[in-house]
Parts: sequence; C-alpha cells; structure tokens
Amino acid sequence: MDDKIKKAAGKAEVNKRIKKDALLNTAFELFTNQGINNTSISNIAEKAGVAKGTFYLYFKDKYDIRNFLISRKAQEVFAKADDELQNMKLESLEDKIVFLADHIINQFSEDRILLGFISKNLSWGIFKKQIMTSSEDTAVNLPQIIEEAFLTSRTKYRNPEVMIFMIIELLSSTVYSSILYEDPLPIEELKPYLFDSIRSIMHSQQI
Amino acid sequence: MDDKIKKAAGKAEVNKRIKKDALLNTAFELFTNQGINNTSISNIAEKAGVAKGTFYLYFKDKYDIRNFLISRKAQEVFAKADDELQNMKLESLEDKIVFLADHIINQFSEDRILLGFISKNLSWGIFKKQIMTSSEDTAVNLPQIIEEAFLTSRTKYRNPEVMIFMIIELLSSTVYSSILYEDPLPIEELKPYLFDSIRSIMHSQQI
Amino acid sequence: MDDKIKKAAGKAEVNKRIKKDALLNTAFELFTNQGINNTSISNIAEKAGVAKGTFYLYFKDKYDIRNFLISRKAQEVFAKADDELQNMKLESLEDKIVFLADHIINQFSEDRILLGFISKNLSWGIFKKQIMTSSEDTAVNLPQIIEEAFLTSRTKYRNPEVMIFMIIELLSSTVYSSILYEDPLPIEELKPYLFDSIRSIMHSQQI
Amino acid sequence: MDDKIKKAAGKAEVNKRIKKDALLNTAFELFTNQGINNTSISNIAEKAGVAKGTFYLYFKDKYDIRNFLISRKAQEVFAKADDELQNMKLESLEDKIVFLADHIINQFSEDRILLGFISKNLSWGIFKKQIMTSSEDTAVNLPQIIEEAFLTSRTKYRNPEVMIFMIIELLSSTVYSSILYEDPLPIEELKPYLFDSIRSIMHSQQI
DNA sequence: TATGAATGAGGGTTCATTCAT
DNA sequence: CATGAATGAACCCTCATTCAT
Repeated sequence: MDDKIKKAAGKAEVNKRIKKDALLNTAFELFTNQGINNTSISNIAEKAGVAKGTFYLYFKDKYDIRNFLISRKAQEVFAKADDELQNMKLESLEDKIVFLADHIINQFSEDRILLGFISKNLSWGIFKKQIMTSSEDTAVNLPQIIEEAFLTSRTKYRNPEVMIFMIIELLSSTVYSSILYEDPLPIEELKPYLFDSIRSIMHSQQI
Repeated sequence: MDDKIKKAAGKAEVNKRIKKDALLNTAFELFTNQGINNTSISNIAEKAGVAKGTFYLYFKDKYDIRNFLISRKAQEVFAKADDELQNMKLESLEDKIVFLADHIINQFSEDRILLGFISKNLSWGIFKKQIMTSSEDTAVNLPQIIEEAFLTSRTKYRNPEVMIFMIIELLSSTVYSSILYEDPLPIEELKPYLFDSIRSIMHSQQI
Repeated sequence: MDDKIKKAAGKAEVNKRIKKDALLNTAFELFTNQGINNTSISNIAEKAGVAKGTFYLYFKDKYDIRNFLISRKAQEVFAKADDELQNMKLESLEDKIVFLADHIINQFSEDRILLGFISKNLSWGIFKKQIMTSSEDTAVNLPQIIEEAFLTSRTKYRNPEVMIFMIIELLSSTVYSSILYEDPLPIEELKPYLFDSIRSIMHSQQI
Repeated sequence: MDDKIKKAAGKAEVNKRIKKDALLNTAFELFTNQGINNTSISNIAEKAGVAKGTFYLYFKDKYDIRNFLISRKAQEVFAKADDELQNMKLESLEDKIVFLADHIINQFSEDRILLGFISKNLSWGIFKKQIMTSSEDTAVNLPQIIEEAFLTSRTKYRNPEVMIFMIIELLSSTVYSSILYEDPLPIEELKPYLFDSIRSIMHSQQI
C-alpha cells in the first residue's frame, strides 16, 4: 500500500514536471516569437495543452515564468562555454576569458532568438542573483569556477568583480546590435575589436 | 484681414504646441514612474488635461510618443555635456571623451529618473538614427562635432565608429547598474575603473 | 465518481445552452427593435444578463450572431409551412407552391418583426447555404422535400432551381413592402395578384 | 456694384456646387468601395478635399448624403433606358417593358458597383417617393412616361401599379444575385427565364 | 490536482459634432 | 462660408483571475 502511494506520488510528480516543462517551453517560444507584452497567459496555457487555471498552479504570473526562463537559459549558455573551456589547456586568465567570450558569442550567433530573449531581459542584478548563485538544480557552479580561476592566475587584478562586470556589460550590449543588425559591424568583424578591448581592459586593471 | 488671420493662426499654433508639450511631459512622468506597460493613453491624456481623442491628434500610439521622448531627452543630455566641453581647452581626444563621459554620468547621477528612462530605451540603432542625425529642431549637431574631433586629433584610430560604439555601450550599461543599485560599486568608485577602461580601449585602437 | 463528473458536465452543458439562448433571444429583440447598426455587443450582453466577455465565448462578433439567427428563424418559418403542407393532400406542384407561399406570407403577416429581420438579411446565397443544407440541429430537410416534390410532379419544368429562385425573390421583396407599408396594396389584396403571378411564372416554365 | 455682387454671388454659387459635387462623388466612391458603415464623414470630407465642418453645411449626416445619391443614381439609370426606348418604335407595352428591363439589366451588368449600391439601398418606398416624383433637377419624368404608356396601350391591365411593382421587385432582387454571383445562373442565361416570367405576369394581369 | 466557463475592468481607437477662428 | 482642433461618448475586444465542478 505504501508502495502504491509512493508510486502514485512518483507518477504525479513526473506528471507535474511534464506540465511545468510544457508551460516553460511554450512560454519561451511565444515570448521570443511575439514578445512578452503580446503573449497572454491564455496563449501559453492553450498552446501548452493545459487549462488556463493550471498555469496558476505553477507560476504566479507572466513575469514569474519569464524570470524562471531567463536564469535557466543563461545558465545553459555559460555551462556550455565552460564545458568547452575545460577541454582546453589555456595558461593565462586573459586567454580564458576571451575564449569564454568567443564561445558565448558563437552560441548567440547561432541562436538569435535566444540572444534576443536574454539580452532584453538579463541585467547584472539578475545575473548575480540567479547565475552566480548555485541553486539546487544547477549543473554549473559559476562563482566557484571564477573564483578559482582568479586564485590560480599568476597575474593579479585590482578588483576582479568590477572587471568581470565591465567585460560582461561591454559584451552583452555590443553583441546584441552586432549580431542582430550587423551594426556597426557584423559580429565576425567586430570580434577583433572586442577581444582587443577586453584584453586592454584587463591589462589596465593588472596590479 | 491678413493680419487677423495670421494672428489667429499663430494663436492656434501656440495652442497646439502647448497641448503637445503637456502630453509629452505627462507621458515622461508616467513612463518613468510606473513604466510604459502600466501607463495607458487614458492615463496620459487625463493627467495632461486633454481629452483622450486629443492624444491621437498628436501621436500614433504609446510608442510614438516614447520615441519622441527618447530622442528629445537624449539630445538634451549630449547638448549639455558638449556645452561644457566647449568651455574647456582639452588637448587630446582621449581627454575629451573621458570629459564627456564624466559629465554625462554626472547628469545621470543627478537625475536617476532620466537615467532609467534612457537606459531602458536607448539602443545603438535609435542613437544613430535620432541623435547622430541633426534634425530641424536640434540645437546640437553631434555627428559634426564628433567628426571634427577625430579630424583635428593628432592621434588616429583604427575604426572611430566602432570605438565610439564600444565606449557608449560600455558606459550606458555599467552606469545603469552602478548608479541605481550601487552594484558592483557606487558610481564615484566605479568611475576610475571605467575611465581607465575607456582610455585603454582607445589605446588599443590607436594606429 | 464517474457519475458525479457526468452530472457536472451535464449541468455545465445546460448552463452554456441557457447562456447562448439568452444571447440569441436578446440579440434578435435588439436587432429588430433598433437595427443591427444601433445595437452594440454591450447592449446585447447587458440585456441578456451576462458579462460582456461572455458574448465572445459564444460568438465571434455581431455578424456571427446575426447569421446564426437568420438561419434559425428562416428554418422555423419553412418548417412550419411544410408541416401544414403535409396535412393537406394537394395534387399539383403549383398548388403546393402556392400553398407554401400563402402560409409563409401568413406567418410574416402575423409577425412583422420577424418579417423585417428576415427580409433585410436573407439573400439567395445565404438561403442556399443555410436553409437548403440540412445541418445537425435542423428538423426540416428542405432540399430533400423540394427535390421529391419535383420528382413526383406529373408536370415537368425547364429549370426547377431558377424557377424556385424567381418565385422566392418575387415573394420576399413584394411581401415586405406590402405587409409593412400596405404599399402598393395591403397583403390580403395583393395575394391574388401574387398567386396569379406565381402560377403564370410556373406555366411559362413548363416543358 | 450690383453687377459685382451678382457676379460674386454667381461665383460663390458655382463654388458651392463644386464642393457639393465633390462630396457626393467621394461619398459614392467610398460607400461602394468600403460600405457605408465603414465610411466616416471624416473620410468623405478629407478625400473630397474639404474640411470636416464643411460637410455639415451641405448634408445633415451620412444617411442624408446616401439618400441623395440613391435617387440621383437610380434616376440616371432609368433616364438612360428611357432614352433608348424613345429611339425604338415598339408596339406593345409588353415589348416596351421587356426592352426597359433589358437595358436596365445591361447597365447594371456593366457597372456592378452601381448595382451593389442601388440594390442594397433602393426600396419600393424610396423608389416611389424619389423616382416617381419629378423634382426640380430631374431630367426624366418617369411617372408621366409610365402613365402615358399605359394609356396609349391597346391592351389593358387590372392594376398597373401592382403589376409594375411586382415586375420591379422581381427584377431587382433576382438580378443582384445573378450578376454579382452568377447564382443560380449568369445573367445572360437568366434573362430568357426572367423575360418569360415578366411576360407571363403581364398576361395574367390582362383584362 | 485540474478544468474552463464566467467575469468585468480596462485598454486602444474611432468619430460625429461643435465652435472659435 | 470655410476651417480643423478639440471633444468625450461609445465601441470592440482582451485578459488576468476566480471558482464551481
């Protein structure tokens, strides 16, 4: 009997996860295709194949599901780039950072929808709270990785957090315009300027 | 008779300008206080003291009035900074750019509402189209100023537009977080890092 | 448990039917009293005792509910006339058609509101599509009745459809003016002329 | 001086006529292209090149200008058909009526827009009031023509007005569906049936 | 848990009409 | 006569949210 209940509970649990994932996937699709403002909860629920009321069992409102999506998607991007980094044996921190930047940019080049979604919604505040904090279901532990990288680096920097902050902001805002509108340059032509700038920012912060 | 008509026309013209300004000012106030999405045209019209229908005599919709506001406000900021610059006798382009950055940052520090509005709405695309294009009613002719500055500069740069682009994007995104949330540092403490970064970016682009 | 759900579903279903009927009845009343153009969806919903939004659960817009009404009302008229016809044992097709015309005219004489509604809205195109096509919830199968009548008729006609078309158009347009404005004659005085005309049209089409 | 005033008045008079005609022509174009309900007074005034307020100097509202148009257009159709009739030397009234019907149908075949406008708007009531009454600016005096035709006809009819009424209604309603939708037959194929019907109706009314 | 019918506030937009010029 | 800016009522329609089932 206990087993039965447990099994039932397990089934229900799985079912819940399926419903929630359906809602998340649908929401992402609609948000990126037609914008958050033009997406209603009805839209999401209907396309996800659940009843309108069901949405409220999993999310508070439209912005709740959006925030959930942002951190999930952003984490995936960082995790992938970090994975690749592990396979390389790069010496200097500068090279590592540029490598990461390159790979993140490439992911966005290949998925403009993702770029649009993340760029419009990811701020430094959310980034710190959601990405830099390892939650239960996060594969990658970004803060630890970064801290370690700075510790093991032979070269030392004045204020690592500020430096990372400036690099991320520079990247995220320039990349958006370049990939989506090729303005002022297509991303592949912009890259050398960007990477030069990143390296020079880092140099200027060396101790 | 001609005089009468001219005078009448003048009166009507003035009246129209007053109505339009009232709408613009009210819209700015509401957009910045409660967000564009939470501001309805009814709100704007009512608070501006005109009928709802009157709004549509002057603007197509909410986004039309927003765009009008963005370029107007952004131009004011640049014009002020440029004014100050004229009073100084700075030699190098690097110094001039850092000076401008400093003054623009200062304006935003003192008017966080303006900062919020412009940061959320001003993209590079809009910037180029609206600011860098001298329209009829613009006091400051930014593109000309910049071009001149680069021409008279003894130091030459690889790709001036890309350089400006990167500097503006770096500035606008970092400043927002710093001024509004003092994250990762309050703006006054962030400034040295930022100015260093600007200078080093410029160095890296020197020919 | 299953029973409970079934009962519940039944209750909801009945409730929906009630709401839809309330909307249809109210719409008919308002359309005929004040015209379609002067009837708003708010009017209908309010008078029907449902919320404005509820209207849109059942109908796309004003014209959707109008079309629904037209075919429903027109079908009722034909069904009644046909019912009476079955009770008679008339020999010739001519007699049958005149009998039907007479009974339909009588229904309209007694219900001028219905006449106004149908005359203004029923065209041959709609008639063919909506009346001549037996739908799920239609009692009378008009096309079959007519076809049978022509098949069993000893007298044959050149083009039955064209003949029916002309008779219906002649009837529907003359009857409107006569019943509502007694112009050029009150309906009872017009009838002999009309029936004569119908018979003579039919004669002229005999093979 | 008197002359001057008269001349001025004449000029003003001409100017008024021009404005009114511009409004009428524009209204007709818009009514037929986009329907009366989708045509606003602003639309008409703007397209006619006059100010909105000017509309009200000439017409009470949308329906006022529509009625004006209906009778003008209908009269033109009848006048043309009658003109042609005068050139023929037809003996019997039957032939004359069929000839008129044919020419009116032809006009509508060639100008479906006109057909749509008149069919949707011309009722027997309006017809009698506006067409059968010779107004100041009417070229054709329809009632007189018809009366004369019946007087000079050797064959006599029971109730001429009722007969005309039935023929007109039969024509106007069948022709609409046939020309616009070729349903149940294209007009050229429908004509023989129609003319046969007209003749047989007339026969049935002979004394 | 899950449903989806019902709600009604509120949004955007249009437009006939007026009236000062 | 002619104008056209201003009005504000009225319209259509959407949608987040609730709740009985």
